[in-house]
Parts: sequence; C-alpha cells; structure tokens
Amino acid sequence: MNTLPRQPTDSRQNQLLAALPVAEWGRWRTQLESVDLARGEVLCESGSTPAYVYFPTTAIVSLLYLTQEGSSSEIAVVGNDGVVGISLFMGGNATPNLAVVQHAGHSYRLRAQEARNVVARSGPVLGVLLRYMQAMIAQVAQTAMCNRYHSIDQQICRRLLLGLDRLTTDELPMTQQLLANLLGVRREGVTAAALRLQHDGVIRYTRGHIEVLDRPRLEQRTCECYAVAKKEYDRLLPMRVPSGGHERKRPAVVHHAAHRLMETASCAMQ
Amino acid sequence: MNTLPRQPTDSRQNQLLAALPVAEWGRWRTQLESVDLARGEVLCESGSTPAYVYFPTTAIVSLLYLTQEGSSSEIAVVGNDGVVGISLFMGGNATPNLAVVQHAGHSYRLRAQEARNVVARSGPVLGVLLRYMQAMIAQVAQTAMCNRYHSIDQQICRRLLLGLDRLTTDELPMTQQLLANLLGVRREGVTAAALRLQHDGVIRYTRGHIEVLDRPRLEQRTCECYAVAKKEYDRLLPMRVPSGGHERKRPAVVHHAAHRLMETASCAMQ
DNA sequence: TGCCCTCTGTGCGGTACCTAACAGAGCAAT
DNA sequence: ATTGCTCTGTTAGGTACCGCACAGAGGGCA
Repeated sequence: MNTLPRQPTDSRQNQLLAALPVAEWGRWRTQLESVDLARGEVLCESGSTPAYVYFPTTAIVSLLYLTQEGSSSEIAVVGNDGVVGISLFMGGNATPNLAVVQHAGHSYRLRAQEARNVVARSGPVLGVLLRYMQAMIAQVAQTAMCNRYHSIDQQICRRLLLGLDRLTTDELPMTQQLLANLLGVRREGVTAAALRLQHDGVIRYTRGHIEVLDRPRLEQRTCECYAVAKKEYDRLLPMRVPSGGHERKRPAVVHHAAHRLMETASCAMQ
Repeated sequence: MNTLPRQPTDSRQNQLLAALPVAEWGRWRTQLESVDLARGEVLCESGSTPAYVYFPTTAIVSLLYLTQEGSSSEIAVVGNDGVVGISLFMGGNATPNLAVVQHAGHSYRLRAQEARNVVARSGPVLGVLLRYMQAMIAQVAQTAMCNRYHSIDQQICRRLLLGLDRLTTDELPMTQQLLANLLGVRREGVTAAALRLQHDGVIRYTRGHIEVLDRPRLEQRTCECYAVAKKEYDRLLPMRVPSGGHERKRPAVVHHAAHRLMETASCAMQ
C-alpha cells in the first residue's frame, strides 16, 4: 500500500472513504467537512431527514431503535468502518432509527444534498456503498439472532468487542446503565455479568470505565454473533487502513437536550 | 393507471418489477424466467452464491438466520413486494442467511450473471433497489426489537399479518411447529398463544391451517413492530399493483433434502 | 473535611419462556 | 375398521431475566 488517499488531519481514516477509488476521491474531498462530535450528540433523529452523512474516524456512533414506550435497543454500531446516514444514499432520506454519538471523536461529514449529488453522478462509489449496506444488514440481522437466543453475558462480551474494534485503547468509557440501555436489558443484569467477567480477570470495571484485560477470553465467552458479523464485514470490505495512534483536542461538549442516553441511571433513556 | 409493464402470465405481479421505469423494462423482460416454487425449496444456501435472483409473485419466501447449534429465526419475509438475493445486486454475492420458500407459488427469476449485468448498466434501477434495501433493513431491525421486547402473543400476531399481506386468502398454511421455528420460540408457547387467539374469535386453527377471522383485532393485539415496518415499506416503495385473483397450477413438489423446515415436529429445524 | 451525587452491588418476589414427557385428535392409507 | 403418523393440547419443574427497593463505594467540589 497504498494508493489510498491521504486525509489532511488524520492518520486513522474512515475505511469507507479509504475504499473509494482514487479517481472519485477528488470529487469528495472538496465536499467533506471535518467535525468533532461530542458524546451524546444526535446525528439523526428517528423519522427525520438528516442534514449530513457522517464518516466517523475516531468517533463511534450507535444506531438505536425505539419502542413506543421509549425502550431502546442498539441495532448497529458504526465507527471508522462505516457511515451514518446511508438512507440518504438509498434515496429514502429518513430512517426510523436514531443515531447517537457513543464515543466522542472526529468525523467527516457531507451535506445531504451534496451526498445525493456525489453518488448520483459516480458509478463506482455505489459498489462500495452497496457492499457496506450488505454488511450492515448482516450486523442488524445478527443482532436479532442474539436477542433471541443468547444470554446477557454473551451479549455483553459481543458489545465490548464491537467497541474495542473501533477504538485504539482497551478502555471503554461506559457505565453499566448505558450498556444496559444499548442492549435493551436491565442494569442489574449487566452488573451481575460484569462481576463474573471481572472475577475471572477478563475485564476491570471502575465507575464508568471498562478496561479489557484479556480480549481472547472475551471472544471465547461471546456467542458466534460477533464473529459472524465481523467476518461478513471483512469479506465485503476487505480494505483496511493501519490504525495509527491518534490524538485530537476534545470538542466543546454540546448537550443535545432531546436525548439523555449517556446521562445518569435514573433518567437514562428508560 | 397504468404505465406499468404487463406480465405475460400473472395479473398479480411483483411490485418491485412493477416499480421499474418502463424504459428499463424492455431489458429485463427478455431475461426473466417464469418459475414455480415448491414449499420448502431452498433458494439460497447460507454462505454460498445464489444462482438466481427471485422476484416472487404469489410465492412467499422466508429469510432465516441460523445459530451454530442449528436454531433458526426468521429475520425477514419476502413476497410479491420484494426480491430474494439482493446480495447479488450489492456485489457481495453470498449472504449469511438462508432463503426458504414458505408458501408455494409463482416467481420470476434472473440468472445471477444477468442480474449483475442488468444492474451495472442501468442507472434508474438502482434507485428502486436501494430503497428496497432500506425497507429490508428496517424490517430486520424491527425484528430485532420485537425479539427483545415483545411477547410471543404479539410476535405471532405480527407474523400472521406479514403472511396475510402477501396472500390473497385469509388462510395461512402453517403448523404451530413451523410458526415456532420461524419465530425462534417453543412450539408449546405458540399453542398457548394460538388458543387464546382462537378463544377470542380472532383466528381458527385446524391442523396446519390458520384462518384469520378478524384482522383488525389481530392488528390491535400485535406490537407496533408490524406497523412500523410496513409504514417504512410503504413510504419507500409506494407503487402498488392491484392484486387481482390468481390461480396457477401447483408445481411438482421438489423436496430439497438439505432442509426440512416444513416437515414434522420432531425433525423440524430444531 | 465533609457533602452530594452518580455509579455499582444485592436481595426478593414475580413471570415469561424453556426443557421434557405425554395424551388425545384428525387424517390417510391399507 | 385398524394402524400409523402428524399435529395439537396439557402438565410439571426449572431458569433467566424483570421490577422494585435499597445499601455501599467512589469522585468531584465547596
């Protein structure tokens, strides 16, 4: 490697952007904005048309579905391996899901209208996006399976691995309550499972931070869902960028009033 | 209406084909084969590249995901409103799911290679397919939600409605065991729920056939998942074809040895 | 230092679903 | 009619997760 386009600010890029044919890159780069995303920021309200398409680099975004009563469940995780707002590319504009920044970080973004234009006039781009959609469907479907058949313990391991894959550290900044909200289970269930993992030396838990001590054992303990989804992802989008170290200034915290997923136990998205 | 292309044999067409721009239709129609699908036929093995893309008219197809141990769960239902084998259009070829004919009937199909060609050279086709994919993702995601939060009773109602929408009759040919396999729950749970529905006059159950007597109440009893997914579908693919009556000769039964989803309780896909 | 608030740990009762085993009811072929 | 099989109905006991209520622990801040 590599014929990959270089980004101005980031050594660790978005893999989807990196996978674009070089010829296309010229068109895109002038349109892309560089932004910092704060934790809890809502990128896409459920049911409304997003203003931007996001290509995260260090940020991590959760795609959530809500029930009528307001319970939520995370159906997909998007990091530097994907894009938030595929519905714009698909022509449907809105989606029924909610996109919330799960881990603050950097991202590129494209105005909705520009996104539509860029895709409309560029053939080879669609190949990448289509394969990404397929991988996304696989991840969502696997989530459905996991919900049906697997234990909380297994699901937690799966979710931790999803997080690890999109970070450069072994420490995930999440409270048990948040993890519970993402999986759509009770916080107490997460506590119990976390204790078992900690007791066995797989993780270490400290007030809002989970440090993964033994990733291989995490993989042993989880169900096949993690591997299946990941394998599908790797198959469809094999191009990888070496993930160099990364430090950026943290953005000013922008609290989006509408949604308090990240907040305290009592009011967290119940 | 309508500028919709007319199919030679069927008054009730595939809605996705019907949604194609007329200009495109000329290219497609010469490539499409008319086939009868037998119940239980496997259209697409998990992990392998399907030989055809299917556009069902009266047939209904289940997309299933499997666990390592062989448990299954239906993650999407495709009837005359969709297409089986989108992975070919997406460029990924294989998918991790299994496509099984759930209700015998008629379908059109396109050879894999021709499907790829047709899409590659035709711009406007992608719009339709992309929106369909978005609707598909929504259905899958809603399934994940339903698995997480809703009772067997609600899920059964949802599944019956999904079937009804894709048939011209009020009678669904399915055993309780089959329904249980599709939902990924125990047969006894289905029995109990079916008894409640029958007691209340919503359905009538007779050895492998469910007759829906009161659809409105079925809709009352189900969770929001049905409506959410359907609404998304209607939003993205609004074009509908009046579903005229339909009778075709039933195809010779082709039993696919590999998969006995439709078979007896004891060996059914457990 | 002490206060406050968030986060984590625990106990108890309830329930929805599961595993397992079996009994009766329809249907078909001999 | 008898036999055989599939499909439906029923029972009993186990378990994983839920709802609720509360106790302790850690960290920030005055």
